[in-house]
Amino acid sequence: METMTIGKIAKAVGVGVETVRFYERRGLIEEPQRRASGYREYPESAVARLHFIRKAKELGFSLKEIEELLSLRMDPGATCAEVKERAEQKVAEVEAKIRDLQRIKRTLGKISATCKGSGPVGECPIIEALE
Amino acid sequence: METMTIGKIAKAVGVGVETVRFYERRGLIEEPQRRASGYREYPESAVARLHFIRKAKELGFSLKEIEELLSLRMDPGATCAEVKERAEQKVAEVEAKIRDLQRIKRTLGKISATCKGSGPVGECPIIEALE
DNA sequence: TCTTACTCTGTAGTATACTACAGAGTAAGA
DNA sequence: TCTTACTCTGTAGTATACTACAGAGTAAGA
Repeated sequence: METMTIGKIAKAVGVGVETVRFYERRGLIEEPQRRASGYREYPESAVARLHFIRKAKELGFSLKEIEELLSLRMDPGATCAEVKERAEQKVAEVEAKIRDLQRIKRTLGKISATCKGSGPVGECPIIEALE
Repeated sequence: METMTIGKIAKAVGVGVETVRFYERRGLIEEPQRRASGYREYPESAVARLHFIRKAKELGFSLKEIEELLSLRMDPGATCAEVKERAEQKVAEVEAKIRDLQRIKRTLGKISATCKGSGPVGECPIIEALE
């Protein structure tokens, strides 16, 4: 059984030491065993847990949502369907965000195109469009 | 010269009274005249200013960026080209965000599709993909 | 043994954009 | 005149996800 200090595990996962402690406080990772000195001792499995959190974050899940995913994962009564539902819901959220941004892009692009890019700011059609 | 109290202008623009004061503290709107009682008295032009801020926010500009746009607008030496540059830069940022989200959507969609949606969570391919 | 890097707790700060509240005074219509 | 809605300042809180720091003790290699 290899165990790791907080610095080792943080490095292995690519996060800061403070972030690991922060996740512990948030309840995203379990409190590890301690040495007599009070130093945290992480088992290998903690690396997977932290990777899980990071991956899920990359995919747009908030820490709160990750907490829920983790408790689903731990719940023996939970089903695959519940997890799939979360994933699909998140896909829908991401799609909605994309649509929002595309609308913004179109509007801003149009406004920007009305400006020929010369002359004083007093006559700038972009500024005018914002008023 | 019609003047308005803070409540009137907030309502006209569709923001909270606190938000107007907040924008004033942030320097986004000028400090208005005061009555003898200390009440703020806004000229009509302040409505346009607040609309400008709201519109720009809708288009994805941060308050800091709006501050810059506003000072460009006020600067007699500023040119249309400078404003256009900000707008185009913002379009580029929005595009980058869209690409990010599309990547997330693809990945998450693929992961989600591997799960047939039945069975216990212990064998869920979504959970496995996150580890 | 000594030095350096590491770890501990607890608290506070960062960024963004507000939002809420206490305790006070003011405006305006009935 | 009275009542109600409004406004004032100053300060603190919200949400998210960390990040930093002080002041102390500990681990491990030279």
